[in-house]
Amino acid sequence: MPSKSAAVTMDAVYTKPGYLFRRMQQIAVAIFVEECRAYDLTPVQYAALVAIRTHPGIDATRLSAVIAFDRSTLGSVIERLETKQYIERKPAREDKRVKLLHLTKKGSALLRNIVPLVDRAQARMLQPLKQADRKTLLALLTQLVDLNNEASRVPLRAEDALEHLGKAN
Amino acid sequence: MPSKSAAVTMDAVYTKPGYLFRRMQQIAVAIFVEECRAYDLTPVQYAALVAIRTHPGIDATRLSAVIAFDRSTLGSVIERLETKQYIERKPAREDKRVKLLHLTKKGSALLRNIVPLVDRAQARMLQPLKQADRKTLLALLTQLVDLNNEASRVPLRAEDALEHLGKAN
DNA sequence: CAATTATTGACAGCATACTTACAAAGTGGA
DNA sequence: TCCACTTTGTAAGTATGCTGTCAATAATTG
Repeated sequence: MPSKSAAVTMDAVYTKPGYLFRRMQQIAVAIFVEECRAYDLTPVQYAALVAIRTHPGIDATRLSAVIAFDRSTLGSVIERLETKQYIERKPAREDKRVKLLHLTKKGSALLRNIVPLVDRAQARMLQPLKQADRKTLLALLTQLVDLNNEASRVPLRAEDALEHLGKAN
Repeated sequence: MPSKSAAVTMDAVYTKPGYLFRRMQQIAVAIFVEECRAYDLTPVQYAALVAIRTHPGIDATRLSAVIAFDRSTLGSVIERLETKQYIERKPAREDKRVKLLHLTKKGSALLRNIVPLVDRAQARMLQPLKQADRKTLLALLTQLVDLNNEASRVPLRAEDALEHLGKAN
């Protein structure tokens, strides 16, 4: 006889990777914000600052490739970081379209101060698991994110960051 | 001697769980939307529809607990689902504040049609991993999300859904 | 060299995801 | 009963994360 109760549970949601990834992202952001509440900085803003520190003088388009972050949204992120005076935007000499990004002293100092807090947040995210399981999860996630890179609308292009070296400031 | 190059790589971002969760969420949404592009439905809207099908006559506050979704945001999600005529909102008799949620015929039909597409999307997210690794990842994620439940701003309260049965319509 | 094409940053619009605040309505205790 | 407290939905405000479009500027190519 046919099953009449296929629809009575939430398993079609709870047991699926899509739901678990959304949930884990929610949790990760909450932990990050809580640990860093002394500073007014979001996870995305943190990633942007680290990328600009790593690649001083990078432009917005290349930055978006380096942190796998949509170009449109990145505009407002940069704007907020500039308003808070953590970064500076300077027009490039050889290309009138691009604006080069640099950390300010205030931005550098913030980054130095916040790194230990971010590390604590990152540790807390995996805390509930046993040590061996943390390593396993991290390894599988790293693998999966890498293998699925092209599936996202904004694939990570870490090597793009090197291109800007020619148009140095 | 002190290391001078602590800051030259992006490892402070790429190897951390926070970044990997954000990235995986990005990828998961992209795959979901691509598979379901024949229907105008987002992952969150899908979860809401499944929850309403599972708990007909649930109210918005309890729905938010059942899909671990912020109450404020849920308001606009419900509004969009209502506009598309997938759900109906009826005032409750005994409590003039609450509005009870039900699937429409159109909503039920949509859900039936879209489930296979969602299943394909869910499968694609883990596709790049070997079968054994998929199971391991899913198990660890399920564990971690559960153990970290209270860390999120909107913890999952699946059992809340049962409370509305008293105020049935 | 001129016409086409590509790139860059900006903007508008939609959809999460959170915050605080608020009014209306319900609940409980003195 | 009256008053404090809570609950419910809603709204305003901020921040991602995506879709488009657009003008200015570069790069390419016929």
